[in-house]
Amino acid sequence: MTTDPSQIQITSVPEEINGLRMTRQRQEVYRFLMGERNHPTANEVFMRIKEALPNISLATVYNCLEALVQHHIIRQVNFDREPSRYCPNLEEHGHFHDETTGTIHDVKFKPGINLRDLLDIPPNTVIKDIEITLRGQLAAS
Amino acid sequence: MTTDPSQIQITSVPEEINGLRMTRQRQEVYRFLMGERNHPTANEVFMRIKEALPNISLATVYNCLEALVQHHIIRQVNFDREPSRYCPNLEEHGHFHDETTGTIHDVKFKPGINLRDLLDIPPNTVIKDIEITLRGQLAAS
DNA sequence: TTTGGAGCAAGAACTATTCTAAATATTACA
DNA sequence: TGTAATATTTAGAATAGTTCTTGCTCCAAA
Repeated sequence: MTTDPSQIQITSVPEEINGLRMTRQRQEVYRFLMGERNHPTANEVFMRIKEALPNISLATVYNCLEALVQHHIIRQVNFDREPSRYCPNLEEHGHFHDETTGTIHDVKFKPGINLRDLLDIPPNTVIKDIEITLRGQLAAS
Repeated sequence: MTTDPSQIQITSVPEEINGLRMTRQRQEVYRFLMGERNHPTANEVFMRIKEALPNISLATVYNCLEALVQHHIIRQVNFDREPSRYCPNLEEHGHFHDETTGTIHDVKFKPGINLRDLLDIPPNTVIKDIEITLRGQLAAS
């Protein structure tokens, strides 16, 4: 990457998050995801980021997303075999996939609910991740 | 497909389930899944079924699995971007993916639990499917 | 300034799955 | 029963999201 003066960092993203060095590319990916709450795909991130970093490659977007996921900065969300989507909401929550619009919405648990208590899991089992996905149609408002 | 006398149907699978005509191939796929509780992938089904139907093709296995899923005879289970797995258990349940062995286990809900009641979903929303997947390590017994 | 490692870009490769076209099997019905 | 219409199967090609490879660039430490 050649240094382009027009691409000096402007907004304040920390140099490092959870031990991950925030390079220019990772910053852009992260910043875009934080603004966008639509659970974009890697390709959608790529298209959008290109406006700021015209030379970025799709592979780099995948690399950035993977790095961010592995450092628990964002979450990867999968619906069936559709392209992975990415989500900056780290709270434990589920995802509702609206079949009519194709949009994805976060689903919170009702207060005081701990999913682990409701499942019949053998004792001492280590649960590293729980994923809840719903599919259906949002009511017309 | 030529009729092979050695392959006359022996076990009792109905001619039709949920309106789906049970062809020889579908029978084999279904029968294998019912016996196997290990959530096999399409390819695993294919390899195993070939013993009984040497001429079956992978595409047919996919066709059969899709038909069975669409007629609510089996369920398709996805873990992240791994190959889809198939499950003959139609009860509402989740899946636990044991990272150490790679095996998948059904997870029941504790009695009286209705997932829908625990999630913060807008009223009148039609939920067609709920999927719960856990990832972690089973306790050493 | 040199060196080593991390990160990036471009495109090739991979792989689960779907599609296509032709062959075969089954059903409907004259 | 015979024949047309429909459904299913097969084999292989195609697709698409993702990962891998290679060479280059950047940055930090010595």
